[in-house]
Order: sequence, then structure tokens, then C-alpha cells
Amino acid sequence: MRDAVDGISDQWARALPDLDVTPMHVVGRLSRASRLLERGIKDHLAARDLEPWEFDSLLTLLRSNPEHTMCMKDVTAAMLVSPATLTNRMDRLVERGLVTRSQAPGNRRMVLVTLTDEGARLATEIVYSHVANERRMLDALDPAEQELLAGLLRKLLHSLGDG
Amino acid sequence: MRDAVDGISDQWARALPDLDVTPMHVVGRLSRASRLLERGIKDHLAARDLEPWEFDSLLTLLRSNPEHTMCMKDVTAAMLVSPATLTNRMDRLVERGLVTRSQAPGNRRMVLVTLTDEGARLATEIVYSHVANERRMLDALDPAEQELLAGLLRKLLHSLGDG
DNA sequence: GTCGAAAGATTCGATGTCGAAAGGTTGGGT
DNA sequence: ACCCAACCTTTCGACATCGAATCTTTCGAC
Repeated sequence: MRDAVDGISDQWARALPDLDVTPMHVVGRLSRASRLLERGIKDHLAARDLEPWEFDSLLTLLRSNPEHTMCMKDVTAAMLVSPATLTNRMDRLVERGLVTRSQAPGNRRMVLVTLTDEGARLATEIVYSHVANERRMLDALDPAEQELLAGLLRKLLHSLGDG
Repeated sequence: MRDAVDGISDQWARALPDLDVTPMHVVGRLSRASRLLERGIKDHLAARDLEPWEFDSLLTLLRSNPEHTMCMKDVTAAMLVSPATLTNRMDRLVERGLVTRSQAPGNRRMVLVTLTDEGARLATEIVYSHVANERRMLDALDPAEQELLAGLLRKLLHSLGDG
């Protein structure tokens, strides 16, 4: 069973025989798998009129705490995006009525964002089918393989500073 | 040894106890690992005044065949980007003198792109340190673990249609 | 108290990406 | 011969993202 990266590896063996491309076997596949999964998620959400970034935002707040409230800085860290991007995203979620902005009591530098009732309802409603969609995309791996894969990735992530 | 996804998993257990988030253990980590690796690659290339998309383009042509020539369609498939994006990318690589455009003999629908001597020289010069950088980022996993990880990802990619 | 540095969010400008539409080319069916 | 559907690339418009600069607020040093 060969995949696209096997083909790329063969090409390198012909083009630069002295280049050891072993690291690409992992990095290349991680990159491609991530993009293909992202595409599958996007397609699933499109049927519900949601962009991936909108859904990510809602889920981040939904799981944060019972009040569904976070400050901008913490959201940027959780979502791995720049502050500028987050300001823009929250602007549009506020416009759609899924999120509200407010001042943090005791520290006027911070801005708090909170899910509205509709935002929480929408996120809760969709997260189940979203996870089901992810499960379907991982079907090729049995539970033991998925656990093994998750464990290896955890080790890698830890070394990359994602703790 | 816990990572960020373990923390997210805990949050879900508190927020929606009846939601089985097992698929996120894999999908979430794949997504985060891919983004962190991409960041490391970007930083490494920035020191050489190259953007990741420029480097990807050069490598795709370098390994393609001894003539370093491909048609646009094949490049889009290899790089997983839209045709519109590729036209834009090749425009700028031609401007930088790293790539040339030409008509395919016998089929005027196709446009061929070819590495210039400087493009091939630049790509060949940088690919070695690039792979070394990837190897360094994977250091936390020993060779057997890397092979195991690559094998699991291959199986997943194959089922996602990346053959 | 006051000043200066650091923290946090926003604005601004530039850029990269995509989807849809358009333009030219090819080949098959009749 | 001709047409039409499929193919390949490019153009166009919309939009998301980021880095750098800006603005306000906070906190510590003195």
C-alpha cells in the first residue's frame, strides 16, 4: 500500500541519490494528512453554513468554562492565530450574534468574549456530527492504531513546545 | 507527559461529558503538529530569503525529472493548491528568474514550467539544510518511532484518497 | 507621585488564497 | 466539416491572514 509520499520519495532517490529524505516521510505525510482532514471538515461544515474558523471559535469558547467566556489573549493562544486575526474574527461573530464583547472587570486592558445563547446552542448542536465526521475519516485505523498514532504525536508535540 | 490536546480533552469532559472526543486525539494533534512544523520550516527558510511556497515550488520541479519541467496541471496536483494560486506563484517565480514558462509541443492547452539554472542551483543548495532542519525537529522520536508514525500516516492518507 | 516600560487589543497595509467565470484548445461524434 | 463537451490556464473579485505600528492601560522603580 503506497501513498503520494512514497512516490515523492522515489523521485528524490532518482534526482538526488545522496539525499536522505527520511524526515520527509513523517513531515510530508503530516502536512498532507492535515490538509486533507481540513478539507473534509470544511465540507462537512459547509452544509451547516459555517466556516472552519467560525466553528473553531465557538468550540473554543464552549469548552472553556461554564460561562463560555475568555479574554482575547487566551483565545489567540488556544487557536494559534495572531491577535489581528482574532480581532477580525470576533468582529464578525459579534455581527452574526454568536458572541458578545465586554470589558474585563478590574483590568480595562482586557476584552472578554462570551458565547451568546444562540452561539452556545449552535456549537452544541453541531459538535456531535462534527466529531462523528472526524471518526468516519479515521475509519481506516482501528482503535489501537489511533491510540498509537495519538501517542506518537503527543510525544512530538511536546518536543515542539506544545505543552 | 501531557500536551495541549490533553488539556482540551479534559475541558470537553467537563463541558460535554457525553461527547466521545477520541477522534480529536488524532485530528487535533495532526493539525497542531502540522502547523508547528510549518512554522519551523518557515523560520528556517526566512534566513535564506525564501517563502515556503517558493521553496515547495522549486523542490517539486527539481525532483520531477532531469529536465525539471512539468505542466501546470501536474504541479497543482503535486502541491495541493488551486490552479489560480499556481498561476500567481509561477508569475512571481518567473519574475525572480527561478522558473521559465513555455508552450508544450503538440498541445497548446498546456503551459510548461521549467527551473532555470539558478532555480535548480538554489533549490539544490538549500534542500540539504532543509532536510537537516526537519530531522532536528523530529529528534524527539527515535528512528523506529518515526517509521511507525510514517506507516500509520500512510495508511490514513491512503484511505483519504492520497494515492 | 511620576515616569517609563510592558501588556493587551486594535488598526492599517500588504499579501496569499480560493471559487467562479472566461478564454482558448482539443478531440470525438455525427 | 462541424459542433459541442471536456480540458487547461488565466483573470477577476472577495476575503482571511499576518506583521508592524498605534493606542490605552497597568505596574514597578525611584
